[in-house]
Amino acid sequence: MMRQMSHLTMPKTTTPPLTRREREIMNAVFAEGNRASAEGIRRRLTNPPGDSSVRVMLTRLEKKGCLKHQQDGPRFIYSATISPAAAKRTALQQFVPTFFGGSLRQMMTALVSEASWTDEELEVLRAEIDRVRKERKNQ
Amino acid sequence: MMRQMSHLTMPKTTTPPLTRREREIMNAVFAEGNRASAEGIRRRLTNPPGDSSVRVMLTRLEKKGCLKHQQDGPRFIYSATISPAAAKRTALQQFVPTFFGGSLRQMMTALVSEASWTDEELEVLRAEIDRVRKERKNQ
DNA sequence: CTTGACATGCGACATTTGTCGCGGGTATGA
DNA sequence: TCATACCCGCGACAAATGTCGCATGTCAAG
Repeated sequence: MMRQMSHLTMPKTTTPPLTRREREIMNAVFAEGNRASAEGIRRRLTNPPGDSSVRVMLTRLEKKGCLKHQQDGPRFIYSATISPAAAKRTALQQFVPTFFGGSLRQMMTALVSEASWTDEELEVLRAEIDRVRKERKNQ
Repeated sequence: MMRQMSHLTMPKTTTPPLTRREREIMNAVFAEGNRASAEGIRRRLTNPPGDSSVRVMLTRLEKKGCLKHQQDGPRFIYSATISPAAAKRTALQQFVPTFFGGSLRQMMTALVSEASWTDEELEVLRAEIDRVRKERKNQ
């Protein structure tokens, strides 16, 4: 049929799209302080699979360039190739565009009003905002 | 920076995990005002597949309980079974727990400080917070 | 030197996802 | 009445994902 189409139209820019499990693994890595062993990761997964499975994923992630490993005594230590902070932003932006009309601001306001916050939490948040604003102003 | 917050507000049993394409479709549905035809949805997908494919997805989503359809003249009109607002929260909670230590609050504060907000945006956000707090208090 | 206790990775297999081709309905207007 | 033009969903398939079993390698205690 009319399958065929140019790949050139796809920037391939930012995010190598991860699968459910893969993302879960990345998360585990971060949770381990960006310095995790296969077993450490495995334990953090939902319905922890066998260790073999995890290692396959790990290898795939590495081939995709999301992880790197370094030998540490007897075992491998995996860590993400991008900073946790960067990863957060990336992950965020992966779905923010779809919901919330693409704007972080919309998302934030929506969250503020919808989520069930305690007064205390709101207070903390407000304080944070003020802090940032102040800092901004002093520049 | 230990992890002193134990758990947070999340049941975890709530989310039927959607795949990439499935989520994309849900988004399309919302984008169509929660009232979409198969063809309308198809056009919104990246690398729009054949119409057959879309309809399969649609059926699956329906079987999973994420969508419902209603006959409208010659065609089916699909809409999400949960409100867009609820969907947002669900989507959020799917990965918030993993990044940001599981707390929306952490995420919010992180976002506030990391993203590049304009003063105006911050102001809007702060106003929103105050509004919610006030409203809360009046109950 | 032998024996475990662990670790890594290859090859195979089970499921899930994503796509179609097609045969079958149902209006519409030539 | 008979094409035409859509629209729906049923098998079939291809590819991507996720899981294991098992062979192999290392290191340290017995």
